[in-house]
Amino acid sequence: MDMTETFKALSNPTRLQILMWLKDPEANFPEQGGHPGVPDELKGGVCVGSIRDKAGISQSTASQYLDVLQRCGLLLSERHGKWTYFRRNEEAIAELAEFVGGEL
Amino acid sequence: MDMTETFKALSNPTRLQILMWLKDPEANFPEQGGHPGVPDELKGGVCVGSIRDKAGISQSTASQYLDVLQRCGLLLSERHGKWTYFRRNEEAIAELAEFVGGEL
DNA sequence: ACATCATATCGTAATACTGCGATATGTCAG
DNA sequence: CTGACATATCGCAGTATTACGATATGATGT
Repeated sequence: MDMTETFKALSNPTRLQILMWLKDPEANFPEQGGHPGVPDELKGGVCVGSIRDKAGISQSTASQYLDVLQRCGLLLSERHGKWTYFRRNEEAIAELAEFVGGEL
Repeated sequence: MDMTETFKALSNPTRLQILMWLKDPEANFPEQGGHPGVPDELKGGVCVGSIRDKAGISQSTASQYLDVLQRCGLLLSERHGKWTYFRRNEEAIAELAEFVGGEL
């Protein structure tokens, strides 16, 4: 895990906000869940469009931001049908917390 | 404390390294302490020149990097005579750790 | 196959960061 | 006051980031 890349990803206010919104997807993205045939294991995952709407950014920017957060490991993505669901990678976030709380 | 600014400061490998070196100043900057008339309360503070040498960067870059780390609160500085001594702001670092370990 | 919807990727102009040398400011010794 | 030293600030060229619209890819339903 490249800490420098991770900090860079978090240095953008919108990306930081997205990561925090994803702590409580059901509260922050209530419209999520209306997708046809979404299996239970994707509960907690949020699609790009919902994040785009909530953050008030363009579709391409939303996709790019989510990619940045995924590349550094903070988010996990899974495509299901037309949608790509993003959710927090709690392991990576815990690793980051350990680093900041210990080695830093 | 602006977390976004703090993460940006840490997104540079050299700045991150400097902050970690300052965890153990006596081990990482053994030449520090040869300054005339340095009072005890500055023990643990390291001057710009020492950091410049250790990091292998120019004097202006060292000064600028330390300024970035100080502006976001991660470092504290104190001028004494010709030298400016920088040391970690453990309170701010603890606050950051709490944020990453809790709110993030 | 085709139209539609969701997302990804490309190309871009504006803006910010990087790291340096040159120069200015501040401090001490003589 | 002057010279030497430590640090701060300025100006700059190279590079990266930002955020977008346009376009491409991929999936679904008819």
